[in-house]
Amino acid sequence: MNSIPEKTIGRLSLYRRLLNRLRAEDKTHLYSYELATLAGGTPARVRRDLMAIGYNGNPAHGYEVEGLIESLGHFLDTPQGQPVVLVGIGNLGRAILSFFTGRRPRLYIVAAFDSDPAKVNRVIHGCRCYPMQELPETVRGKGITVGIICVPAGEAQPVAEQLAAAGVRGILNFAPVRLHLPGNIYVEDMDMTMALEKVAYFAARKPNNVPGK
Amino acid sequence: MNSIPEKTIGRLSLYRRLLNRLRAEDKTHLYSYELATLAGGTPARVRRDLMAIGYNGNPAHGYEVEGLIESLGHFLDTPQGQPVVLVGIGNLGRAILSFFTGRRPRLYIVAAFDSDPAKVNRVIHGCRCYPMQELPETVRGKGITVGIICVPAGEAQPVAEQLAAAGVRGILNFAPVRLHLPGNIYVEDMDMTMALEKVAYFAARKPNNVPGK
DNA sequence: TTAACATTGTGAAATAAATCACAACTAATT
DNA sequence: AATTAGTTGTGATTTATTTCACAATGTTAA
Ligand SMILES: NC(=O)c1ccc[n+]([C@@H]2O[C@H](COP(=O)([O-])OP(=O)(O)OC[C@H]3O[C@@H](n4cnc5c(N)ncnc54)[C@H](O)[C@@H]3O)[C@@H](O)[C@H]2O)c1
Ligand SMILES: NC(=O)c1ccc[n+]([C@@H]2O[C@H](COP(=O)([O-])OP(=O)(O)OC[C@H]3O[C@@H](n4cnc5c(N)ncnc54)[C@H](O)[C@@H]3O)[C@@H](O)[C@H]2O)c1
Repeated sequence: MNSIPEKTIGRLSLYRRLLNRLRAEDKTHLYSYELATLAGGTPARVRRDLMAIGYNGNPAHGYEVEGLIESLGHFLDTPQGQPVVLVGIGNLGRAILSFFTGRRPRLYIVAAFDSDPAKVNRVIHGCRCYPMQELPETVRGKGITVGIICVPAGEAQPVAEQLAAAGVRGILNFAPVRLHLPGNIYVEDMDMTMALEKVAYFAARKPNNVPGK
Repeated sequence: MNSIPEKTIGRLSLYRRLLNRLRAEDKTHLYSYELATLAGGTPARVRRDLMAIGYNGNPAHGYEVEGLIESLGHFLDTPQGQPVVLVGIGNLGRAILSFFTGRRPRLYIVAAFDSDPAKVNRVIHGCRCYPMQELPETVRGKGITVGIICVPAGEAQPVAEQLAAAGVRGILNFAPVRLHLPGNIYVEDMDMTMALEKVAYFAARKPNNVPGK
């Protein structure tokens, strides 16, 4: 069976963001090559990606911005929205709170947790912060499915297990370690150290060694 | 010709980090399956990755931790080290400064820049901060090849062009836009919004739709 | 109405990456 | 010295993803 490539999911989310910006500029239609330029890619890949959501363009005007956004929403979002929790209110955790809290309607951080008593029971960047003890009841009580981990590397595995035990189904992990969880929990690693070393590697080699992406 | 897969580069950096931790625990040898468990992957992939650096293990004892670390360093690092600049001392920029400044010997942030006069001419998390005007001479003067972009989305393209013009060869980009630069400049995007939406997507689907990674 | 044009949707081909599977090897044991 | 056990290195294969390339299509203009 032909299922949707994992990378396509990420790009669909990117397309939607770009389209929302275009809509705000009153653009009503666009071609695959325009979206490809904005998203960084080829027109063929854009068309292939859009096949996944079953939205059809038109050879004369391309894709209708409004309809495509709606179609992407239908594909990517759940009707009831998806609240998110964050664990670890340190330097990075606070930056992320400032960015994601109260921004998107369907994907927003509803609570943050930390083991340090000095950091909890207050509001940071508009987000309520609680001690770790309250994590299970919050996650279970609100039916939260997504967690963000911003704790030190050594704490990431136990925190991930607590999240999984509480019912979270997907984790965005900023700690530079690989998590070992049951296979039905989706983990996406944001390993900045790895990314920076990769950049440094290619920055130091000759142009012909630099992949086009 | 068989060149090294791009993903292998990132994993080699991860292997090194894991090995450094093992060395600190006085482990002298390990097998591919052990490294695979730590890094999250298969033993075959670990062995295939290590083929790239030409370090040979031994069927009886596996890989020698010390020698492998050295070999990885030889492959990944440049002899002279690679200083890094960061642009955009906002919420995220400061978090990254706190994490990367003065940490690794070969890859460290030596200067940060911002267009806001209120944020410059001081030291944040141990890193000196300068106004944007001084970026070209700093980058050129110190032969800096790597830049990190932490400015708002709308400013990322012009900032990227300034970095490229000053001589930077690789960019780690945290702004949620795709940069358009000459093909000899390597760009790695850290798009947290995309990552979070991907997690949310898979968290909301059934287990059998969750890729194993 | 018809021809010209640029784009879509997609089967087929190409490329990239992961995995399989096994001969070759090393050290420990008999 | 021969045997066993368990791992490495890698050719071959499989799977994932991207790109090619072209018939089908909607629109515009003659
Ligand atoms: N700061 C960055 O830019 C950056 C960059 C790359 C990676 N990271 C990674 O992100 C993670 C967080 O980094 P940071 O700079 O914010 O660290 P930090 O030390 O500033 O913050 C960590 C927070 O986690 C809390 N914590 C510790 N153990 C906990 C536990 N068991 N349960 C709940 N909370 C706990 C601490 O109280 C603290 O508030 C680390 O794993 C780090 O490696 C951070
Ligand atoms: N904060 C996060 O956790 C987070 C998460 C995802 C993405 N991002 C992205 O990272 C980037 C930075 O986010 P932030 O939260 O730190 O924003 P911020 O507004 O806190 O900081 C942006 C900084 O960039 C500086 N700046 C603006 N224009 C500039 C220019 N032309 N040259 C130099 N400096 C300039 C500003 O003075 C400010 O200090 C944004 O693109 C954002 O979308 C941030």
